Amino acid sequence: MDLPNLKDDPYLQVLRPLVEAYLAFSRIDSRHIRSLRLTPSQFDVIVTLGDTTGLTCSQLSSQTLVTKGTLTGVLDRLETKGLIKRESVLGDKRRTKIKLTEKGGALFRKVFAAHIAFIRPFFARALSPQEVHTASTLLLRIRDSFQKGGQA
Amino acid sequence: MDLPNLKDDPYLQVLRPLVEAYLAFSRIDSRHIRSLRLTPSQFDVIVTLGDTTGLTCSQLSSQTLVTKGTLTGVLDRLETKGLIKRESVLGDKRRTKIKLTEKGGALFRKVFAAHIAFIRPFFARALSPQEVHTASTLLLRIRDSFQKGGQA
DNA sequence: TCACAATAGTCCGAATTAGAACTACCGGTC
DNA sequence: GACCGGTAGTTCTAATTCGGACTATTGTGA
Repeated sequence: MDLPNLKDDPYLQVLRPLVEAYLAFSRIDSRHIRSLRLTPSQFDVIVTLGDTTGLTCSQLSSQTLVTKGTLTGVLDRLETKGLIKRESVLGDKRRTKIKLTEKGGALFRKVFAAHIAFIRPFFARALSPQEVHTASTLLLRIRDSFQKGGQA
Repeated sequence: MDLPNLKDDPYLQVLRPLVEAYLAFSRIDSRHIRSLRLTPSQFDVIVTLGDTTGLTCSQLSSQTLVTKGTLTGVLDRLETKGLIKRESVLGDKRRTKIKLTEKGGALFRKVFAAHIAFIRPFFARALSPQEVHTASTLLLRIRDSFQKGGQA
């Protein structure tokens, strides 16, 4: 990604704060996740599987930030760590059901709450509840604009 | 990164929009950059070098999203493409000055404006000028909160 | 019943990523 | 002048990334 030095265009002046806010968050977020002995993608998969009875690869890919091509390797490593298991799906040999193991479920319960508790104060001291609402509204509009662009 | 399903906590409810807005932008941004035959990190380095007389690796690393460890390889590949050159620094054998070549300068002038023109409309249709100001202010507050946390 | 389109998941190659360890070099202090 | 701490850039490892190609399987329509 780029961080061009934009001075004149008011619209583009939201670009740098968006990227900088996200990266500042991501840096802290990723560092904490790594301290839990997981990579961000592994964490993403585990918290997405938590509280479900299992998801297929397609569902996982669409509900996480891990694309199809990358997911196989992430699941391989989680399986090697004994945190997930792959189960065949009755009636459809194409599909695989991915589930957390006992060990994976225990890890999910342990790390999820810890991570939320870790992240929450950063937002709490940055914005008032009213500002949270305003920021969310504007960010969703930006998201929607780019998502429409993707379909174009 | 993670996208936990957070329902109760108003502060955390800005997390998902932030991540989703950034990723939606990044997806479009990266795709356009790739269509220019560059990777996002290569683009980042080229636009950072554009309009300078050269930067050291340390300066480049701090002004782009490419960390020190990764930068060497990115510069290697840009050098192989003939877009940058490494020059020694008089009086300090530790430092290297990275400069765009003629070819690199021509590419910079060509792709930078094209990319800005490509990205601008997405933001323009999402926010009014007043909303740009509001969004920027709130995003910078989020950034600052996480950056302080990093120093802690 | 068959052919074809679509889906699911894997594999692949090139590039990137983070962070630590490493070598070479410079600056400050004694 | 010697020594030590700090800086600059490189190397290394394991993991990830993207997007397309691939194989196997299922669904649809004629």
